[in-house]
Amino acid sequence: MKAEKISELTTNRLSVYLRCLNALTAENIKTVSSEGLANRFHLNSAQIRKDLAYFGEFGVRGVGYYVEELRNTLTNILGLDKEHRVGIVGAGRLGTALADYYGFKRSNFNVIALFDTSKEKIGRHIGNTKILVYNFADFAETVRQENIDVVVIAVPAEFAQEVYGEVIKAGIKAVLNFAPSSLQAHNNIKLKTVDLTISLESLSYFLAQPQSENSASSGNNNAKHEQPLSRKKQLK
Amino acid sequence: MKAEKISELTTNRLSVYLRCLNALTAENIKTVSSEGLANRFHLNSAQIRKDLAYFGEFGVRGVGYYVEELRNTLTNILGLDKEHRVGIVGAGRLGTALADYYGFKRSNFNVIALFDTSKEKIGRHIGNTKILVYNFADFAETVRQENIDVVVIAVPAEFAQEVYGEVIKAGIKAVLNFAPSSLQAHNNIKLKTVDLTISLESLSYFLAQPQSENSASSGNNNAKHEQPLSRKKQLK
DNA sequence: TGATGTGAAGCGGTTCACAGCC
DNA sequence: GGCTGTGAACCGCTTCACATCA
Repeated sequence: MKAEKISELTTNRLSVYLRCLNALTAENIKTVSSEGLANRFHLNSAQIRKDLAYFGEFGVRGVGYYVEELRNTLTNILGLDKEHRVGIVGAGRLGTALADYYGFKRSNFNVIALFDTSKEKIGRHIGNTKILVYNFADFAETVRQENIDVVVIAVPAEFAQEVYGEVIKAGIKAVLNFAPSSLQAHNNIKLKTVDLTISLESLSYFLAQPQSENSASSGNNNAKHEQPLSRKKQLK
Repeated sequence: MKAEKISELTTNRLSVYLRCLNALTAENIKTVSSEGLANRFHLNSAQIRKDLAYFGEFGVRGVGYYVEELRNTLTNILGLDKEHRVGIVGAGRLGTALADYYGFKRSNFNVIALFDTSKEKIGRHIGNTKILVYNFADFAETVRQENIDVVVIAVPAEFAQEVYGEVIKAGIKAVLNFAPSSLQAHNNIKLKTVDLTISLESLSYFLAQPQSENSASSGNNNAKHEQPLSRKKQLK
């Protein structure tokens, strides 16, 4: 009844749960408890229950969750039951690689178009999947014609802000950005940035530390580095 | 003096600060206050000061920070002063795109080798940068010969765990994983996963919500979705 | 005076532990 | 008996506010 904010941490975990449920479905397992899910996939059972509880009461006390049913429910919550139509700006190597990336199709995202400004690329069909490269100058028009609702930015950092502006103007509401550049956020627009530079430099930081125990991390969160000796005394 | 754990959130921000400082250097700006940095790049000044303070006292009260000096300091802290030698497992489109990705070089990461199991690819030089594709069967040996210290996993999800095992066996301490599969974490190994599926499904979730105000997000953290109406009553 | 460095407060997310229900 | 759903405790990160110092 009341308006509730769902943390993106929660929805990210829903994706993970869905992936786990797909694995269970493949094994023909019909029902699973939060404890079972947690043990099998190294999650926390209380967190699973709490995440799901934001959206409804899907479990049966004394039993657990019905795998197939929960799978459908999560698919609906995440909006993966509807097709999304993707345009990729930047037909360089990264853009091309993404156009062919199978993971898109699995989540019901279809790459419809590439966009570039290079005369040599415009009008050609690129990649294994032979996606047509449109002129970025015709971006808004193509978005409308092709019903594109998701845009991927795969251009060099210096052009990202400008491209982002055009994307917003064309009425796009969801953007996945690969340029290492913090774009000016907009209301009502979902902007998700995948910053490879930060990921790399995090690895570099780790390698630069005098090796100590602990320090594994898979997700995006809560990870800790070990910092064995404060540098204050050394550097001051 | 005391051992301190540095949050990865902090080191990620150090990367951002370094990027900002590079921009200031390019503009020939010599000194900057935390307030100045914060306003210019939409950060929080207290956070900047606190993050830096974990590593030493780099500022001058009443003045701020010397751009060039802080830039060098952060470069050192993040270990970007030393070359890292990268091997990419999986010479498919994603692996190839990454091999050519200019962002690696900017952070002093040099892609030395690609690895694959496909007979057609082994022995060929791939991509713009003509990186040699090695047989993945010779992985450990090549790692040793070429002094590889960072590995990127760019193989399909079903092979990721197996590849990860081999990577660990070869003594690699830092891994960047692009497979949408939660790998069994290891002590002493830094594993960073870039999960495009989760990013996509987060966009999908957003688009599936009846549009409301707020909801911009650039970083990986703290983002909120709007959930206008709890589904409990509807679904129960 | 002006900006740092930092204890304290605030806030949000995770985990605990148990009442409630099948 | 067993497992969910959830208030309460806990924990860690962020922000505030100010004493400190060039």
